[in-house]
Amino acid sequence: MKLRRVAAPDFDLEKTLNCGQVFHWQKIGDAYYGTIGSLPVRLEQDDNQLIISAPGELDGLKPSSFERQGDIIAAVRHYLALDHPLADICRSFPRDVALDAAKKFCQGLRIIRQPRWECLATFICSSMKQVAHIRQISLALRKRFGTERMIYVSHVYDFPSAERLGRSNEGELRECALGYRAKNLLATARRVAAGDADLDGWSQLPDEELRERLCELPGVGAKVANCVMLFAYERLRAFPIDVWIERVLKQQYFPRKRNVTAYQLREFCGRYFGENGGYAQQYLFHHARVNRRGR
DNA sequence: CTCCAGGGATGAT
DNA sequence: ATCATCCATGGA
Repeated sequence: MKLRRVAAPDFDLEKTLNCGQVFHWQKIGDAYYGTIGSLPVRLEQDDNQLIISAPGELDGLKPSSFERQGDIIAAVRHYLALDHPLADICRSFPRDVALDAAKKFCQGLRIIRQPRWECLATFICSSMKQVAHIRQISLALRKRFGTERMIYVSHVYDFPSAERLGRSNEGELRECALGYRAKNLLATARRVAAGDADLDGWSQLPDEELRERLCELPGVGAKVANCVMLFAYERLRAFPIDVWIERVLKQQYFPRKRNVTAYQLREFCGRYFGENGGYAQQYLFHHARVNRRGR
């Protein structure tokens, strides 16, 4: 096990892992335990430094993209998007009171780069669920179908491949508390495993086409598609609209107007928030959720 | 168009 | 302790 320290300015580990974009990191003491792809990692923040613990020479791990990269630090920095120019991104936002407050509150929160299948599968499970439930489902799927790994004395599990989940059945998935989402996850897993849905190839598509492809998958609607675009395809314009952000938008940008349609909201978000709208969305979302008001 | 499905955490009483 | 509410896709 090797311990590494890297500079991480303008970064907030706790906000980044707890803002509702990713659901499997487990906090023990001051540290977060989880996996980046198949790599088990322990992360801890010490002011402007990030302490990374991971298996020294990837002992016991099968070959992975990280091993070929040969650099765990690079993998972590990439996953956590430590290269995103947050100051520039914030400067690209329109100025208004809601967004100014949200960006101040969310200093250092980064939109991370998640593995595509893991992100897609998790967000299919997220529909009609709250964060606590999604965490339970993610953990249940990992424990049942994923590979167990050790990081110090903690057990972590990587996310099962589409092939593995495709070989399961609806009953097994329902036992992981998926409810009616089991059927959708299974069908999508099989399409991905069969190569019918080429998640990696789709990264070349422009936003609109990517959204269309994603929405053709069972269990994927506009909200889930936008989450996957933002969190797994680095489409920083994508603006997922859920109940939280809908409340914020109506309150802040359509004050005491009734009957605001979904179309009006979508049109406004695409126009108003700009090239980094997804970041603006995440900041508004996290700020509203942590300071639960307006209900 | 409306209604409903799974289900555990959360908050109100 | 009990009870209502949260939640966003797809099919009837």
